Amino acid sequence: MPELPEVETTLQAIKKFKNQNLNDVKIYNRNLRWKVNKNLEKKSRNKTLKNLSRRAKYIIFELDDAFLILHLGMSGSLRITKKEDNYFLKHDHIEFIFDKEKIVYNDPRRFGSLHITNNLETHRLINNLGPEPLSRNFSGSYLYEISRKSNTNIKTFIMNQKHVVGIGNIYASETLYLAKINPLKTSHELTEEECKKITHASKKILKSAIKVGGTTLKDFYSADGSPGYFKIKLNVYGRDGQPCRKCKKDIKKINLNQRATYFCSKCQI
DNA sequence: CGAAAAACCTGGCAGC
DNA sequence: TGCTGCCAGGTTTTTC
Repeated sequence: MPELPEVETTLQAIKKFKNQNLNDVKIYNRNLRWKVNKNLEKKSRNKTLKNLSRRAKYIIFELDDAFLILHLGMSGSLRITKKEDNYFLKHDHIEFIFDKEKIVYNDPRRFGSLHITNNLETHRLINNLGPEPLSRNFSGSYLYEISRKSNTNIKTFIMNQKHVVGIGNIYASETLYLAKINPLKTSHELTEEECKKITHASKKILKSAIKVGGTTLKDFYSADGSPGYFKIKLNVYGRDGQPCRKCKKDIKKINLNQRATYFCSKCQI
């Protein structure tokens, strides 16, 4: 479920564990997107959590001599409970146990993943990722340059994590609405000016979503246990048949790359 | 080769 | 109520 803002919100909620001792990792179901390495517990047990960060939609735990790479997949979430709490919710798979509290990883669909590595930069999940959308590297000229030779539609293009990370299905539609670009337009058709609009729009939306704590959807809980009633105002996603907020024309829903795509056919050229 | 489709899973909901 | 089919925030793997 989580796109970049949701992952970022989750990260902020668990930042308080920085510099604490990771007493133990307990894994109750190793069958996630990939089978969790059988030595992971042994290698991460009783280490200092030196830092917590995010790269793309991955949450990175920096330990004394290794990195844990956690992805929440489509339906994963983290919650914080007291160390002595011994209840389980359905689909609780992993516990990261600290001195007084623990972080519990819950994921109904098990599309998420957990890896351990000594070298983060060269890890296969990390080494092919595009720039962070909120960094200066994700500029109009960059997008223009990489989009020249591609024949795919721009919506699919910006969801490709090799091109830019963190933009998922919701924010892809929302970004293109704000940029006034039709999602069906092929990427090489875009002018540099349009590329600039897209990068600006994506940054604007991601920032405001982070500000309010991520879009609230079915399975996402903020990790500090707050209910998550915050929500950014979505302009197109899930609004098919409803009037465009600008021109009142009905929002359309189509399928691109097997994903629901929403747009206003009048505002988005 | 790049692009499209299938695959990995479970749960919720609409429709019958 | 209960069954069936479809849909869901992601990303890799397989097929065309």
